[in-house]
Amino acid sequence: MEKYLSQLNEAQYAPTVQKDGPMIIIAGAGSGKTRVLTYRIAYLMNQGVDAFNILALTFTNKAAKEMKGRIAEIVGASEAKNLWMGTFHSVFAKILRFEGHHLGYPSNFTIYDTQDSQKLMGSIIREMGLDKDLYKTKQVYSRISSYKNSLITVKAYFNNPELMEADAMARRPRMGEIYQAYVERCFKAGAMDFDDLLLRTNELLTRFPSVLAQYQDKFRYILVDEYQDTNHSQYLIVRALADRFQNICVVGDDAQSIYAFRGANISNILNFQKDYEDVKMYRLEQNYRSTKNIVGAANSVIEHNQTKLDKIVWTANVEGPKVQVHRSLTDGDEGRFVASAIWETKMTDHVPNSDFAILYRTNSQSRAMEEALRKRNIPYRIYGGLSFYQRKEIKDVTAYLRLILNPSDEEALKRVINYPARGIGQTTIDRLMVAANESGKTIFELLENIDSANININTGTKNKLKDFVTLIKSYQVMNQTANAFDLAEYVTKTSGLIKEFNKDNTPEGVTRLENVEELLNGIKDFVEGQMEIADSKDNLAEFLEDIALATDLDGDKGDPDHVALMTIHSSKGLEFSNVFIVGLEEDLFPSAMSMNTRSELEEERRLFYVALTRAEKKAYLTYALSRYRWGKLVDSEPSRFIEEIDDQFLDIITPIEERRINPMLSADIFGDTPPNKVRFKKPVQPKFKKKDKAKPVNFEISAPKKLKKASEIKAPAEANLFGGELTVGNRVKHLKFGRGEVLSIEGKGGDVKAEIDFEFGGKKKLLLRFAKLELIG
DNA sequence: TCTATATGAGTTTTT
DNA sequence: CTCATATAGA
Repeated sequence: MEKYLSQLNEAQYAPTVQKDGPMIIIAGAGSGKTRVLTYRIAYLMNQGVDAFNILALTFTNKAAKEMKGRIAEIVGASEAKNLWMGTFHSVFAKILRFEGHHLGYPSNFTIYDTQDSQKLMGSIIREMGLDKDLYKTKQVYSRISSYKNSLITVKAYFNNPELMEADAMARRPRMGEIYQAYVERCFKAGAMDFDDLLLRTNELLTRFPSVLAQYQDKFRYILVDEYQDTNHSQYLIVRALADRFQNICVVGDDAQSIYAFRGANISNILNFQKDYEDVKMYRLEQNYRSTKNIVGAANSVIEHNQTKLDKIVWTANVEGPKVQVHRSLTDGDEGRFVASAIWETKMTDHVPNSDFAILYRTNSQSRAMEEALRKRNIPYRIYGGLSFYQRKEIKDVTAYLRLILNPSDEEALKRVINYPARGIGQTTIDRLMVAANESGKTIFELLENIDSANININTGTKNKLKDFVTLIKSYQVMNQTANAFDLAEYVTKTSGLIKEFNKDNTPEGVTRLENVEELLNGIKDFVEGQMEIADSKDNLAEFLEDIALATDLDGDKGDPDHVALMTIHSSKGLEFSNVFIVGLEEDLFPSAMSMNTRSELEEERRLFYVALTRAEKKAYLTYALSRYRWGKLVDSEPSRFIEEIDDQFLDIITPIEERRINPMLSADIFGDTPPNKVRFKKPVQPKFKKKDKAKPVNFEISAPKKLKKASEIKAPAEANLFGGELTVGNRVKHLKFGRGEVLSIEGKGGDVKAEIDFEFGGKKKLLLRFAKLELIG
C-alpha cells in the first residue's frame, strides 16, 4: 500500500498526499503528473474515500483510457470501475441521461455529432434563403459552438450588441437567427450537440439546486487533468460541483494548452488561485522522461512565446543524441526516410515497434507514412483519424437505430428516409420540413398522419411515406422485446441496407460490408456485457451514446507491437522512446490557418512543444521540399520552428539528395520512388484503420472483434451475488447506477432478478447471474 | 419528381 | 483526392 508512494519524489509526494482542500499542480512536460494524479486517487481510496465519491475528468478519450489503465494497476480493476472517470462529455452525457427530463429532454436524447450539427445548420441556412457562400456552414458552426462554450445563450446573444455588431461586420447579420433556429430545432429533435452536453449540464446545475446538491454530495473529491484546456463551460461545471467540499485538484501546464480552437481558456488555470480559498500550489519541474537534448530543444522553442508562466523544466537524465533534422524531397521521401530510420534502429538497438511514434499536424499526412511502413513490413496502427463510427455505412445503420429510439431525430430521419432509395425525393423532404417548422410538429409526427396533414404531396409519394413509417414502427415494436443486436441485424437486413452495400463489388464496397459486420459484432459484445439488465430496452440507447462520444474503435486486437501514428493533438499525455515529427513546413506546421494572430501562432508553438516532449530518447524532425496536395506537387519551405531551436541541440543532416537537387529531375531518377505510382492508388483495405495493414496475413475477419468496453465488462468473472445472499432492503453498489436499495427479488435458480432502486438511473431489474453487485453496509 | 452524372470547392487540431 | 452540391436526363 505504501509501496507506490515510495516511487514518488519529494515534489510529487506532497500533492499526492494532500487529501483535502483545493490545490493546483503546475506540471511541466514529463514531470510525472499522470503519476501524481493516479497515485493521488489511490491514496484517497486508501484513506477511506469511497470510489463512488471521486470524479476524475480528462479531455480526450485517449487520456481517459490511459488514466483508467494506470489506476486499475494500482487499486485493482474492480475498485477502479467504481470511479467516475472519463471525458467531460461522456461523464455529463451520463448525468444528463438521468436528469435531462428536468430540462425537457427525453432520457433517450440523441447526441448530434459535428456532421449532424453542420447538416442541420446547412439546411437552416438554406431554408432562410441566405447566401451559402457568405454563411458557410463550417464557420457558422464554429461561431455558434464558441457562443455555447462561453455560455452565451440565444437570449444573451441578442442582449449583447457587441457580438451582434461583430457578426454584422463579418457580413453575417443574421447569425443570431440561425443560432436561435438551430437551438430550437435541436431541442425539438430531442438532440444535444457536443456543446450542449456541457451547456445543458450548466443549465441543470444552475436551475435545479437540488440536483446540484445531489451531485455535489456525490462528487466529494474532484480531479481535473489538463486543466489548461478547460473552456468556460467546463470551468463553471467544475466550480459548481466543487463548491461544497472544495476538494478540487487540478493539474495542468500552460505550455501545453493546445485546444484554444475549441474554446479552451488559459486564464482558467492562471486564475485558479482566485477561485478558491487557501489554494495550495505545487510545481513539478523535473522532467523524468526525456534526455537533456530533448528538454533543451523544447525549452528553447517555447521561449519564443510571450504568454507563459515562469517555469523551468529541467532534467537529470543523460544528454542523449541530438535532435535530428532531416530534409526530404517529397512527402513520399519523407515517409521512406522515417520507415528506414525505424528499420535501422530496430536492427541496431533491437527495440520493439512500439518504441516508435510518428506524429503529424493533420490526419491526411498519415497516408505517406502508412505506405512507406507497409513497404518495409513494419506493423503500425493509426490512432484517431476518421472515426469508425463516422463512416458513411456505419452512420447509415446507426441512423436507423437512432430513429427507432427517438423518432424526433430529424437528422437521422433525413439520412435514411430515402436511403436505400424509396422514391422519396428532396422536394418532398423540403415540403415536410417547411410544414414541420410551421406546425411545430416533428417530421415523424407529420408522417404518422400524412393523410390529414395539409401538405402538397401526391398520393404515390404519400404511400411511400406511409410504408416508411410502417417500417420504422415495426422496428420500434421489435425494440420492445428484442435486444439491440437482434434488432440491428434485423434492421440492416430488412431496410435494404445490406442489399444496397452488396451492389457494390469494388474493394471499398466489400470493406463497407465488413465494417457493418464489425459494427454488429460490436453491438453483440455490448449486449452481452449488458446482460445483467433484465429489461434490455435500454441497451440500444446506451450503445448509441457510447459510440456518439467514442472516436476510436480501440480494442487490443492485432499485434500490440506496432508503430503508433497519430496527430500531435491526440499524442498529448503519451510518451515514446523515439518520436518522428513529420511535415515541419510553413503553412502545414504552423498551419496556414493559424498564422493570423500571435496567439494562434503561439498555440501552434505549444503544439510543437508537446510533440517534442513526447520523446524519451531520440526525436527526429523532418520536412519535405515539396508535398502532394490535392494530387498536385506543391513547394514548401521548412518550418520556422526548426530555426527557433537552439543549434546546440540539433544535428542537421544534409541528405545526399541535397547535392542532386535539380528542378529538371523528377524523384524517379533517384530510383527510390516505386515504379508504379502506388501513392495514387487506394490501398486495398484503406478503411480498416484499426488493423495492422503491414500484415495483411493477419486479416482476421472471422475472429470476433470486441469493443474494448464490452470485453472489459465481461472479462473479470467476479463473484456475483445470488438470491440467497440478497434480501429485500439490502443496500448494494453497482458500477454504473451507483448505490441502491433492493426492492424485491423474484425468480429462481439462474434467473433470479432483483428490482433495485438506484440513485442514478432509478428502478432497474437486474439478473443477479450477471449483475456485479456489491453489498454495502 | 427522382436519379445519375458532372462540376466545383475545400483540408487543422477533438468532443 | 474526396466530399457536397448543381444540372441534365428519365
